[in-house]
Amino acid sequence: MSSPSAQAHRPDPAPIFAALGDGTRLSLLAKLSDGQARSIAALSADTEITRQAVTKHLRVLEDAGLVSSARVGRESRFSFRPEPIAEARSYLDLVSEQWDDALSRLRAFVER
Amino acid sequence: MSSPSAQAHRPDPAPIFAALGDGTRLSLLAKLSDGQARSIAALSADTEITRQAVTKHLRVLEDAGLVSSARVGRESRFSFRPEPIAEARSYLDLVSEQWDDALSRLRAFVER
DNA sequence: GCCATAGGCAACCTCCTGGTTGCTGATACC
DNA sequence: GGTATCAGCAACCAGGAGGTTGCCTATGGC
Repeated sequence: MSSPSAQAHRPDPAPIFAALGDGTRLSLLAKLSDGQARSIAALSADTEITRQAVTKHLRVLEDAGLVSSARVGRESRFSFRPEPIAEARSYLDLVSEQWDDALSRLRAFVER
Repeated sequence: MSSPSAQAHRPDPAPIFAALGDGTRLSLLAKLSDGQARSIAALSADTEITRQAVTKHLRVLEDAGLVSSARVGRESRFSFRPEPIAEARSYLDLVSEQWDDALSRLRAFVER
């Protein structure tokens, strides 16, 4: 296409982390990470908060790409999407790597 | 022994993700992950925002354990702390793992 | 056709967040 | 000792996040 970059290789990871930065959303993700798609009602069943609040959290997760939704009959089925998790992981790897390299250089400098 | 924390080794990862969920904080971390401790003034030098704003972000990072600060003379030197990164990574691994297991089970079920 | 259930929409509320400005105290420098 | 630099503190502000309630639409089951 006419898109300038050969590939949008590293989309800003901050929104993914932000989406993960809430306990309620983490537990929603934990439920969904078993591969089973679930309706909003099902996901709200054993929580303290209202269905509306759960819906909002699901929208946040969806905006971050962590879940996808599909309407099935009168239900909205949400399912887990692993890609952003991998992306977040690879960002953390990047940081750790930079840190490890810095340590190695420091050690090399001190020890020689 | 009968202490409720038979495994205190998994403190809620949400605050860590929350701290990572901001572009400004990510770039502060990126700078610090080279192992060099830096003063607030140094870290504010090439940003758009004020020193005060940077200070607030640093406090957030510190609360999440991602950086530590030490007063040296009139400076507050901040340095990177890798532990929470590892923690966040291991949480992501947990989720991915659960997902992979679910996929395997599904595949086994379909293919037999 | 009726009723129960699933869910979307909108308004509203409270508290937190990210940011600013202004001021003050402490340390370094010459 | 005077001045410039580093940083902490407090007040303030706008907007967003998380949550609620009320109401309305659509679908499914009988």
